[in-house]
Amino acid sequence: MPRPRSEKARQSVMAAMRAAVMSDGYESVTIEGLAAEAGVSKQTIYRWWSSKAAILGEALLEGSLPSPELPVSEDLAEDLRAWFSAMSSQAEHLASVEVARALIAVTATDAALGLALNKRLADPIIEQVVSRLRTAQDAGDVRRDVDVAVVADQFIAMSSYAALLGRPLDEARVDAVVEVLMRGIGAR
Amino acid sequence: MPRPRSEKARQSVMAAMRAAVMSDGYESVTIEGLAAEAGVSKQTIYRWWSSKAAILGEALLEGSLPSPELPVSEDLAEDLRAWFSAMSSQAEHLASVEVARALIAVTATDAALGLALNKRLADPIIEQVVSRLRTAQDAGDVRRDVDVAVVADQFIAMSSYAALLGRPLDEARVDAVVEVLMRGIGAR
Amino acid sequence: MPRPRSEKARQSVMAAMRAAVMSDGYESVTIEGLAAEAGVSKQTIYRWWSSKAAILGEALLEGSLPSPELPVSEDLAEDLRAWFSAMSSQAEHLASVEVARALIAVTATDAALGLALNKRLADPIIEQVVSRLRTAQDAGDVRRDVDVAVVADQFIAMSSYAALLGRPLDEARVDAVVEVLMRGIGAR
Amino acid sequence: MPRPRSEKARQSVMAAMRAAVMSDGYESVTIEGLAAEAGVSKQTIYRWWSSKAAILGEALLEGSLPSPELPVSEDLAEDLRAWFSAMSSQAEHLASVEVARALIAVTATDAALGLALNKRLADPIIEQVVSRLRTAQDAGDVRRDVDVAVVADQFIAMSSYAALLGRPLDEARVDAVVEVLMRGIGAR
DNA sequence: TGGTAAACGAGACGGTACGTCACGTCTTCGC
DNA sequence: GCGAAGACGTGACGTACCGTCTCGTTTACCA
Repeated sequence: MPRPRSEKARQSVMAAMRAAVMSDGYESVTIEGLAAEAGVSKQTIYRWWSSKAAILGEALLEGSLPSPELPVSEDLAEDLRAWFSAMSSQAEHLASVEVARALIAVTATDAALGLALNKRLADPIIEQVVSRLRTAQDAGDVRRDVDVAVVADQFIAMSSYAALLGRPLDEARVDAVVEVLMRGIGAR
Repeated sequence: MPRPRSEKARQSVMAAMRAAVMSDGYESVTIEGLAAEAGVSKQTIYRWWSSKAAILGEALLEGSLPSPELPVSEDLAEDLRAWFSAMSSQAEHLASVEVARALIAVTATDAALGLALNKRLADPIIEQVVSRLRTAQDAGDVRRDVDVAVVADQFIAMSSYAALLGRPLDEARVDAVVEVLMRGIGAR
Repeated sequence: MPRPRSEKARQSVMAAMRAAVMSDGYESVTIEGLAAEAGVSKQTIYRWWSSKAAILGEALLEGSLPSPELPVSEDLAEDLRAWFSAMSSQAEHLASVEVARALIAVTATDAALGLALNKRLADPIIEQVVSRLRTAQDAGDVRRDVDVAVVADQFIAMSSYAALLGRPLDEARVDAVVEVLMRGIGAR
Repeated sequence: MPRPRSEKARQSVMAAMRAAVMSDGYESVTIEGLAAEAGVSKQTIYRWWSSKAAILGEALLEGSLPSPELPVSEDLAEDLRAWFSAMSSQAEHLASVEVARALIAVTATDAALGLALNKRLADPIIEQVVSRLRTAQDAGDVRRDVDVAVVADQFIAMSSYAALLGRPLDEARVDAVVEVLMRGIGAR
């Protein structure tokens, strides 16, 4: 019989959080400001979310930027290069960097939530890489004894570190990273 | 002619910051609490530091943990493995993790200061790796066309990412990383 | 629609201000101390009052001590003497003196508020005197050309000055003042 | 052998205090600002004066405005009127009002010092009035049984009260006061 | 079709920390 | 030893948000 939760309010808060993070950075977002921006009362926020980090978490999961597709051609090296280059150049848009930094800030603040978020966000990417590399193993292009999950992590770690430093990887570095990893995992 | 700055006060603040970061995490450090803990007035803190981040910065630069030595034997792979393993197991001490997370938090908050700090702290490590790899290039163990700085970055990025997630690299992952990178850069 | 202002909080602040003024004097009252004493947050004080003086003002207006009644007998001189004597001996209670001194301090600090307060507090007294003297004029006991408001002011000024100096008027001085003023205004 | 106290520093502080009181009011004078204004170190101020009030006290005693002379003609009423009118119009200069208000503020804050200051400053004036009235008593213009000191106090109290309220006495009020008091004390 | 109960906006509340200001004390150095 | 310069510990200032708590008001469901 009660009135159901207002989807409109929820959306407003998500939108306000995304806007605030992109324009001012996660640290300077306040619940007070969020409520005002979203035209929502503080109580409504506290009723549905347990912390600022939780709001950002939901916003990230919901509005997750479409990460670039890892192509599947015959040339593994070129596939990885193209994909990792696309990921890195995405980071040149200011908005994406701020989102990534916000994710890092949340993780540095709240380890448990951070882990969960990273898992949810990174898993699809890791999944892609792992799957592509397994295919390559089957094709005999990657050694059987390579732990493909670790390789996926190396890509993610480089991206994360670059975002943290606000220093997106340029083409040359992208190439260097792919080159080293490809040689590191390639058969022969 | 006025009274000179009190070195004792400065030291107290550094010590209080280190203690607070290790026990409660960077975010929950307050200037107020720091001043109380250090037996120093807030004014003294504001007189000499421009922000909480700046205090942590100074504390980190000053009390930098001795990072493990990269050995120089005939076996490059083993040298790297031993060194990276030592670095990773250092991260199993809670204190180190908290310091690293604090560094990440500061970087995520104040990009400029973060960059400077990361440079100051990471440079000696990168220097070691680069120098060791150059030696190996001269010995013909590493290909001439490898960008050794990028390889150094890959080690740092993995460490940073692991610290961020509070998930230190276990022996198996350390081995996997070194294995891939060694194959990636090795001659032949 | 929001929660209405808390009358309890308002009362607490009033009470705390009155207590503090009487025990320590107006100057050494602090907002911080007032808030603590009243069990109220500083923000609540700043939300509703613009200054320390404004709080005292409200407290004075609200808790105004009942000033003595000016009797109306056939003997004007005796009426004035009795009333002015009562007023003066009220000033021998420490509390009243401190309140009067606080009023003076506020007036010396914030002229506009001071004027308003003095008006609100002195007006009923002046009113009494003026009305009594007009009655006396009608009865032919006071000359028609006397500006009775000025005479009222002379009583108030003497009281204020005595309070300022912390030197309450003794019976002899009270008599002397009334004697001079009575002769000054009396018919014949 | 010790260096004697610097008269120059003392003068600077006095001047700075007078200037500050006249331009901003006593309450907002700070030792810090006084020192800066006077080009003197705080220590020098604290060495020689015990409080802000004490500095003002010294400044007032030293730079005491010449109070108007009470003339001695054959017409007592006219003498008093001229003198009291001069005193009151002096209060129309903003500077004088601020000085008087400062004196009142100090008195309301520090009763002991205030009493001493008032005594030092008011005594010469009271002396004049008392002496003039005694002369008049001898001439038979004032009744023998009048307590002339109380009459002097009535003039001072009116002036003080008017200054406190920042409401200088206009000519009409001056006349009314003198008229009432003259009739009050006059022979016959 | 009207009652009812939860969700809503608004915002007051007791708090904590902020960064600034002035206090009064102290230490240093030059005269 | 006086005086300038100014660092120090102290504590109040006024502000910003915190998270909690009423207040009406609105709105979907159920009787």
